[in-house]
Amino acid sequence: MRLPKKERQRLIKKAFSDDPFITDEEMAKRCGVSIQTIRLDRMELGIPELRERIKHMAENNFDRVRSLALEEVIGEVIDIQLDHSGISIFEIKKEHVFARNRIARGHYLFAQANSLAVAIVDAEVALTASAGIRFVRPVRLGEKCIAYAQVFNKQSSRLQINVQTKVNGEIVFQGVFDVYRAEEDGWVK
Amino acid sequence: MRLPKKERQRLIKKAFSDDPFITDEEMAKRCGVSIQTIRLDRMELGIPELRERIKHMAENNFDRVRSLALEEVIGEVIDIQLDHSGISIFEIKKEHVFARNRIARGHYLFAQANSLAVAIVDAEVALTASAGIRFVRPVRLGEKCIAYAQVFNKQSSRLQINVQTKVNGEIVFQGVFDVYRAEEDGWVK
DNA sequence: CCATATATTAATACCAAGTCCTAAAACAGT
DNA sequence: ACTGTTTTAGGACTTGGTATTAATATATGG
Repeated sequence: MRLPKKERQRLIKKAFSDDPFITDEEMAKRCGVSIQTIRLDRMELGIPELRERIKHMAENNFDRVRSLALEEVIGEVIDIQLDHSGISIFEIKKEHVFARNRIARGHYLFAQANSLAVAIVDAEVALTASAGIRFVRPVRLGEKCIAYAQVFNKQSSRLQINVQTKVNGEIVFQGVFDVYRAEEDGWVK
Repeated sequence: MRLPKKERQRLIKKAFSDDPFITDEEMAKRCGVSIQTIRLDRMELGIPELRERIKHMAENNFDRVRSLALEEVIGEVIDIQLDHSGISIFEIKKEHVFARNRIARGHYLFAQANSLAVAIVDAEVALTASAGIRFVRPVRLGEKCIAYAQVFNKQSSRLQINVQTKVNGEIVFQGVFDVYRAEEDGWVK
């Protein structure tokens, strides 16, 4: 027994967690111990076999990639009256917060509001020209943000949209977006 | 022969590409054809076996997750003078543009500027209170955005930062961010 | 020092989801 | 009817395991 069981298991746990692609055989060599010992350790530590580990990774990221690819809009738009108003919901997940204090990064709230504002505009393509925004209070991990957008000034190709985002009825973000309809492939109309 | 070979292979290709977790057996059932036929098709189409598909997915995303986790900041900060100024670079990739016209979504430009503004502040945690921004001209797929941030008003816990983003020297985005230093776990200082 | 744990290794049977190879059917076109 | 493509079928072998049983080390308490 080179190193005590506990020590070895700590090592194994770490090794598998920062490289899940190691086979038991390889791990056995690394620890200078038989394959069976590694298997036993995995059992005790509740670490699944190679294929399962890989599969889980792939599955997790598959969803991630999916939702990212689908994410033409950040937040789920649940209601739209074109050129008039709209509502979207966005839940703050781990990937949206500062690891430090679990407060949402501002740009996600902005992205939700911006996406909604752009979605409301009845045009092939809409772009934001400018915006004024306020982060009223920090939003925390797990909170559900509901953004309400309302057009309050409508010209032929330019819309002004007010967006308020609330968590449990409490305003957390407020912004005014100046959005314009754009041509198929380019610049201002 | 239910459907012609070509047709079936088209189907198989699509099926595997939008759900890589299907076994040959399952696919065989779906196509009403034997397992061997599916294997032959896979050979011809150059589609690897289930485990390899899954492994590749996991491997690809392994790196991606890593770099994403590191992405505390959107865009690469290349220079920082705390409480004074900073520069970051951000290249517009496929995932940042509207599929339609390859113009960058506004919130990525915002995110770059916001991240930079927050990074400049010399504090455990900094949060954005408000911002006024202008998207001066649309930014296209492949363009390199260089954001220059400059603090122009500094109070004890509140900083005003001007951010200008340029592509080839041309201004594409401009914003003023009002950022404050926050306590470890929470609300305003 | 011996008995009893605990830890480690070995050995075997079995599984999933394949590969690789050979060979027999099925069917189509001419 | 003959040839060529397509489809099936079957068996041997591979990886990276699980599950189980049994033997052997090593340690620990009395």
